[in-house]
Amino acid sequence: MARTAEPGRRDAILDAAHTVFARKGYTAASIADLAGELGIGHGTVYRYFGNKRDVASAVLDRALARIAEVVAAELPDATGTLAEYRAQVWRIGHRLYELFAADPALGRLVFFDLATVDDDLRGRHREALDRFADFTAAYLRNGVDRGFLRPDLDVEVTARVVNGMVFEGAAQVARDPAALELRDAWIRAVVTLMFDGLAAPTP
Amino acid sequence: MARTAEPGRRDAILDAAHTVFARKGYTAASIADLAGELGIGHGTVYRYFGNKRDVASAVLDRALARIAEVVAAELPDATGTLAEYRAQVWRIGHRLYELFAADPALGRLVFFDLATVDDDLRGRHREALDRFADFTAAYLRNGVDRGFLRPDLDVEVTARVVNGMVFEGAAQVARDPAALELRDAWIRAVVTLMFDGLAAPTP
Amino acid sequence: MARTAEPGRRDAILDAAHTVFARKGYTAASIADLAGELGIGHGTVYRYFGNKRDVASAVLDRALARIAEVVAAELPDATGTLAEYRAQVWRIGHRLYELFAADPALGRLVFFDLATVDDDLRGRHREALDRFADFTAAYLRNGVDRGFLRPDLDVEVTARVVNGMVFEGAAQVARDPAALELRDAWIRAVVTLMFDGLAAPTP
Amino acid sequence: MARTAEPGRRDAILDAAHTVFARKGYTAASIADLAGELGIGHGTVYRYFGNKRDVASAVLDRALARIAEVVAAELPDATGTLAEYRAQVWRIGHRLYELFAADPALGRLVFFDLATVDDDLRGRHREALDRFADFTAAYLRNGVDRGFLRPDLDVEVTARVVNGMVFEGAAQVARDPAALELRDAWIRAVVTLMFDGLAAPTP
DNA sequence: AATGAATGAGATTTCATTCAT
DNA sequence: AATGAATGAAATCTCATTCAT
Repeated sequence: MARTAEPGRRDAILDAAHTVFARKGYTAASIADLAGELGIGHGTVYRYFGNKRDVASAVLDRALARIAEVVAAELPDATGTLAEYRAQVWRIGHRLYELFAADPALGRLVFFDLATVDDDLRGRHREALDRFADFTAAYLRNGVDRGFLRPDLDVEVTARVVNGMVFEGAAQVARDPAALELRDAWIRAVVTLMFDGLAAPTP
Repeated sequence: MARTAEPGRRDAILDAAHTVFARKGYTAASIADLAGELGIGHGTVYRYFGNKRDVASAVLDRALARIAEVVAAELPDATGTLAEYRAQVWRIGHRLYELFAADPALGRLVFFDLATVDDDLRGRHREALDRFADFTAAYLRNGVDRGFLRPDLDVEVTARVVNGMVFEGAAQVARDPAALELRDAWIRAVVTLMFDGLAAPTP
Repeated sequence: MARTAEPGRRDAILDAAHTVFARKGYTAASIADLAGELGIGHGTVYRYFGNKRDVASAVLDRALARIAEVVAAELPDATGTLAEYRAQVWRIGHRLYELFAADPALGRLVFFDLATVDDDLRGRHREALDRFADFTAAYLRNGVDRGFLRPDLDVEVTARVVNGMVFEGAAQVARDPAALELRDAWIRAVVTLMFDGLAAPTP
Repeated sequence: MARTAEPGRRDAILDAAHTVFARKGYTAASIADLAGELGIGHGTVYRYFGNKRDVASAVLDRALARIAEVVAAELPDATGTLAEYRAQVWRIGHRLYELFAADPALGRLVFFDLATVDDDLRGRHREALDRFADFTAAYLRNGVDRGFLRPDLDVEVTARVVNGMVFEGAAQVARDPAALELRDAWIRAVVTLMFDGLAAPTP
């Protein structure tokens, strides 16, 4: 039998790539940087991935999957009232922010760097955002069906608008880790805007 | 009196850079691509810019300035009622979307590519977003002061949240030009969310 | 008693190398290709050969030996008349062509690829051709001695010239397997040239 | 105007490539070797050739053209008698040998190295040999038509056989420059074989 | 002022070779 | 004995930058 293969080697490389791509950007990061981060020979990377783009592809997939996991943790049709839905948005917002707080590189990778590597990755990125929009749309549609959201809501577009608000928080953090402090304020602002609106309450 | 030979030359280079960077991405675009787009020798670029990064820097500045122009076209304290503010948001949204529709490259440059060139550009990008947030915050604060926006609004954060919604539209278009069709629906969704909220009207 | 584990293994590797070197060329063929052809681990090759060059060396030796076998099958002094010698050349020619027909890779290896690996192999190749020339020279010298070949023949050089004709047939096949069809025509042309000459018979 | 282009730069690179490829073999020779031979930066090579293979292609073309020049210098139908043809073969043989003597690398490149770079070059090489065979065939056909060569000659195949003899001389030199001494003996042996045959003259 | 020939740093990728298992 | 994971030397190629003209 050969020298035993390091079992988590492939994942370790992806972890290192995640870090290094986020730190230097995809193009500026070299395979040697990757390998150096791990303390392995750079040729080793090529035992697990055909080329640099394939590494990026796998990193993006993992990153998107991690986000999808959070988004999909709740059921779209689990809420029957506005108050329940509001609570649900709180929970999802919290978890997402937690995710981006725990791994600030995630936002940088997903919302800036890896989405522009090539047409294929651009496509996969767009598809993922579409899927996230579909999730949000399902929540909204449930609310409209049950009567606690306004019937004239443009469900598809509003879903994207809402996601824009939410992911902008992640982008903030990606741009400036100091934005992490905004976590609670951000979620509160989003929820307030969505459910209470901007207008002053009429007495 | 102009120091450089041809005063229009520098701008022409920036125009070409804007186009080429948006088409191929900053790193993939070469100085030769840039000069080729203009039909000038690539050595000439170095008479107007110290290096490639400086070109990117100037392109980003111009792009941000173009956005700032639109945002700053309205006066934050020009509105005294909710209806007026609503109309103002409509106008600003329309003009921004018009800008990104007229030049879809703009979004790609500002929201993806040039912001990740290096720390300095990253910083300038962040500052610009901060400035835009300040603008929006000024509008919101005016509304709170005049009493037509809710007094407990977290003005700073909400400004960023609102900008997130708006700029997400631009990012959509940058990712997929087909999203241009969403223009009116997008603005309507943003305005509805801000002013009418998600909740079904109580009878 | 064999020192190596499996006595046939070494030969199997040489067979595979023969095939793969002929297919892809020495430099383009990797040790992994070689092992893959056999279905063994590529590390195993190094249990039987010190390095890639040693494999080439052994392949070349075997190939040259295979040719030598054919050339040496006849006895140089077995013929006493021109007609007998002519028949002998026919036989040798046929057998050589049969060899190159049965294994078209042989020509590619001997006449192109392996002879240029390094100075040592280049030398061994030259030596082998010298030995083949010596064989042919022995046939010619026998003919001169017995009086049925012209006495003023430059035996050494003519031997090389004759071999040139013969091996050129092999090189043809190595360059283009379709040349195999020429087999009989080729041998007839060589024999005619050698024994009948180009000139029209005088009446 | 730019720094004036070295006028013979492209040719100088081909000369250096000719030398270096012949010395180390195509694959073992690096672009850096090439550039080093000339004392220029290796990047400069890429201003004149798209890649290494293109350099090889141009070197092969030049080498084949140089041989073709010699072969085509005589007219196939210029001879009316066996004696004239014999003299012509002498002349062509001499010139070819002169060529290979003046540039021993030529044989190595044409008959060994560059012909195996890839399928395209292999094809071009084969075509060139075919063209050379066509030349020789034209000479032979002329002789047959005029009646001084035997009417039953297989013109096509004999042309290749004859070329085999001739080019084998070049290959000799390519393998071992010492073979240059054989020049006159070689030509005499070829001519004798072609026109006098091997057989002892009958009294 | 404008040019583009020249350069070499640096990136990706391949693969012969080693060696722990 | 056999394996194949790991390695890094070395090769090809790109391109930002310089600078003679």
